[in-house]
Amino acid sequence: MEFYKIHPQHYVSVDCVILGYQDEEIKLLLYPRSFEPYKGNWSLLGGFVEDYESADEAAARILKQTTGLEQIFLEQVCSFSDPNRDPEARVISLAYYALIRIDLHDEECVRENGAYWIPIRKLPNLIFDHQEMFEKALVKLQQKAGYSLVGSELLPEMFTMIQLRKLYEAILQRELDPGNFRKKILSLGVLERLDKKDTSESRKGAFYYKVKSNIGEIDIDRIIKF
Amino acid sequence: MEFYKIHPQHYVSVDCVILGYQDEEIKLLLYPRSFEPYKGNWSLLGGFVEDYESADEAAARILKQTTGLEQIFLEQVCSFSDPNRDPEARVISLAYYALIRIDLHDEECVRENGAYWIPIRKLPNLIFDHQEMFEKALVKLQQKAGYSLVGSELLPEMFTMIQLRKLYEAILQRELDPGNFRKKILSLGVLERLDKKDTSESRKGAFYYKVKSNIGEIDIDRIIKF
DNA sequence: ACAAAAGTGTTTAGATTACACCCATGA
DNA sequence: TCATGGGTGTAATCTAAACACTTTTGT
Repeated sequence: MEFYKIHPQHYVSVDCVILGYQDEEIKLLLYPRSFEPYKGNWSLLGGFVEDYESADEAAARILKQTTGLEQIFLEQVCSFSDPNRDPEARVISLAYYALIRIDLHDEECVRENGAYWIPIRKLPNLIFDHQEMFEKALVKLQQKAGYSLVGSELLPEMFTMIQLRKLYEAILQRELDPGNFRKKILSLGVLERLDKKDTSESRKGAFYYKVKSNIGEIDIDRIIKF
Repeated sequence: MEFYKIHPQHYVSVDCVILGYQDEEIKLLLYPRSFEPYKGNWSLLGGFVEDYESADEAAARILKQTTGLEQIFLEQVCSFSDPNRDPEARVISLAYYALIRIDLHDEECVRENGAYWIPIRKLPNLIFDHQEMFEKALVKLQQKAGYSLVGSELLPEMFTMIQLRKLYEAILQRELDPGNFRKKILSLGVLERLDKKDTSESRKGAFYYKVKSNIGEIDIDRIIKF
């Protein structure tokens, strides 16, 4: 213990890049910071790591508090530890990113926190290094989408191939060939076509798919070259 | 400041997975821990993050102290924050991994720290979660090797195609086809063939190559499928 | 000349891309 | 029947993988 005591301790926080998909856009949950410094400026949802919890648990707690959701995809982005990143105090922050289904989240929670879903194409300035946290998280999401099907995290249980493609286009920020996308995804064998059709977009209607339930962690080589 | 004060502070440490390449093997720098708890058990090289430095700077400082090297490839792996990971105190650790040229490192430094280069195929038990840190770092190295040429970080300035392939085989832990590897690497256009040959391994001799100096961060799609 | 390592070429299989075309259906 | 998205097929191109073959050179 002697050896430890000569070293300083630091506040450790967790900041969550909470991403959802709505209206063919990826959106980020932000709120106007409620305390100084930079009170009122846009901020990621965050909080401090307490004594009794790991950072992963802290991130899950914050996600629960702000969206009402549990057991959500949540992964570390990286740490941010510039001694001057927060002018008020030395705070080392661990960035996380979460993928949530906006259709499932608790709007009440979000309203209480004064938070808003903001399309990532029109982000305002963020406090501290939160912009960089978002950018790094987006790259992680793009990589994840390239190697696994992010459909189930961001879309409802049932979705059409077109909806899935639009999601991928929003994530990768480029257009994908409809025919090739369909073939590639179906060749993975992880989707099950349902009998139902979505007739809201066309006369013919588009079949709904869902992720096969017996699929654990499938071993996908690469879905999309990016 | 009021808002901050109600939260706890924690020790924050940095643990470095320092990797090098020697005798056709990837080796990890380890030392027998010099203080309690677990004094004498094998540990990564680490230290505490001080008030005046970022975690990146702390990692670079530790790397300098233990290998004598500066301006080395050094990247975050992820954070480890289980409240009980260190039985002595609550310590949140940020794992880093570094790639160094064993031929350049300061053996004096290493000896002073009682550290040893240990082939990753024969690692002993490590303290705390250091085994997991190593495993995550190795995956990161494998990914990095798949998308960029790790030759210059781990090999001397000049190397033969065979040496580069052996390095990749050690990293990916599988054999690669000599002909295909050569063609793939050369097609990237980042290597320059020198006039010199390495004649120690054969009559014919193998040309030395070096990384072209005018190459910044080249945009490589994927070198090796893995 | 030949052994042994270095380096090149060839063939095949599979993936990616671009894009043309067919299908189903309600108005 | 026709306009409109939904869905399928195909040819051209590129890449990966396996492996046979040629080159070089000291002995």
